[in-house]
Amino acid sequence: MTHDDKCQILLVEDDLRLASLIEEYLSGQGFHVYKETSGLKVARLTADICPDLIILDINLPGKNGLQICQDIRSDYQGPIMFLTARTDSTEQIQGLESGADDYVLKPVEPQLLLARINALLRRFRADNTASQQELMLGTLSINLKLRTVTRLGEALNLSSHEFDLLLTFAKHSGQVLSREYLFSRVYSRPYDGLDRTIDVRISQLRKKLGETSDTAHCIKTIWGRGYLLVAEAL
Amino acid sequence: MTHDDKCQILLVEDDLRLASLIEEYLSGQGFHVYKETSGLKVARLTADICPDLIILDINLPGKNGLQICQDIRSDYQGPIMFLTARTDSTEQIQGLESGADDYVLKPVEPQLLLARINALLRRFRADNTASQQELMLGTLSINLKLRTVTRLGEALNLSSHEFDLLLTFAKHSGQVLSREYLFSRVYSRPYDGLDRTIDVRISQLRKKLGETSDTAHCIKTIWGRGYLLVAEAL
DNA sequence: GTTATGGTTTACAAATTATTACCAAAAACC
DNA sequence: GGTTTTTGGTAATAATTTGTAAACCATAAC
Repeated sequence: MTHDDKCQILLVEDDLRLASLIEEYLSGQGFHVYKETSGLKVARLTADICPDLIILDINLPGKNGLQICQDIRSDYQGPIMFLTARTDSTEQIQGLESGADDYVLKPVEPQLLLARINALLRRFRADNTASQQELMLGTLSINLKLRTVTRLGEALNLSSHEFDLLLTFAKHSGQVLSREYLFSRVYSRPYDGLDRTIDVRISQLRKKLGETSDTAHCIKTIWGRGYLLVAEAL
Repeated sequence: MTHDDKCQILLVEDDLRLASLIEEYLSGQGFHVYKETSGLKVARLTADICPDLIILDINLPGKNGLQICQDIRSDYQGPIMFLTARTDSTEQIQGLESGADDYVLKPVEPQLLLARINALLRRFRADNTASQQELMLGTLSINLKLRTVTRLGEALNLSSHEFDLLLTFAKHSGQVLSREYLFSRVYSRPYDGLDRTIDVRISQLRKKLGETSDTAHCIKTIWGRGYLLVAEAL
């Protein structure tokens, strides 16, 4: 989230003290909070400010929160969260079925509320800004979508495991990675401690990355610990 | 659709009694539930069956649920829900921050669990397929009703299975799909593990999509895992 | 120096995948 | 109904990728 593009949250809550507490906390976390106490103007407000998230109480003067949720769902596709003291599970089910994405019980710790808000926003944003999928690693350019690697425009023909290995290094640039970890990344199963297959793959990868026994290895061996890819040496 | 439309849920839970209870209830609600007790095979299973939702316990033999969640997040974009008896709010926050979409406490009423599952699935489906009859995939345009595919206006003459295959890729854009999954989508029955018919169909499809052995394949082979269609390479 | 441990590489076997060919089944056509 | 055409499944074969073992090299401890 950029600073000039604060996330906007519409908070519909008739308890003024609670609303202020939440606003204060969320403001400190970089959100812009619109407070609204009555249920009657929510639809209008939603249309006007297009919030990134709506937090709804259920007990509201003027209009029931469940009703509001149903009403605005057809026009508002963003995430809606109920925040209410009503612990009745039937009502929780109703809330979720009326189109809400989450139902949080009061009282709630601010950190937990934030975590749930972020989970919703993350999911909602996920599809819109999904594709920034080019990793740079020294002179190499790794395309995560295409699963291809090019060096200065020229394609490297890596096998599936070689690619996974390189990708793992790229994701942990500058870190020493153990065989256990590398193995689990490539094979999605634990390392048995004997298998030397990672060594062999590393060897192949070094060859394809243009290493010779003379030149300085860009995949360094850290004795007794694992391997380290030095992007600068690529 | 040619296959059964059942929603597939991967349930990772070491308490066998509870797992069976949940499975029984969800099966009655029209879901297909895969049960898994150990945390070690989750990544592999996820890749194989491409579930529509994953329910994770945190206390698991072999591997911690939080760790699993983090590990599979890069490969699995679908909704993940924690279902656990741990009421510690710090852990709930950790769970949500590790990429999960919901965190539900045991014991939970079945109806409430269902409501939360549906809320997640509803949101996820809404984000992806806007119930359109025309799917775009790179330069291809797939008409679901007519079951036709055109590339820049020009019709591709695909057979029925070839179309189903392509459609499956289109619905899971950017995901590696296992033979198991592709087979089950095309044939509505489980894969016996030997059949090489998917390979042959893939080969045909590649030819019809205009691939040659020289050009970069738009259907990539991910060794030991399956196939990946790269829309950008179409 | 020597020794033990860990790492590298090569070569080859095994497993996986690609492609072609061929026949059976289904559909389309007469 | 019978014939042609298309499609699908299986098997055979080729190509590729991966696993394993073994021989060789490097490092650390002594």
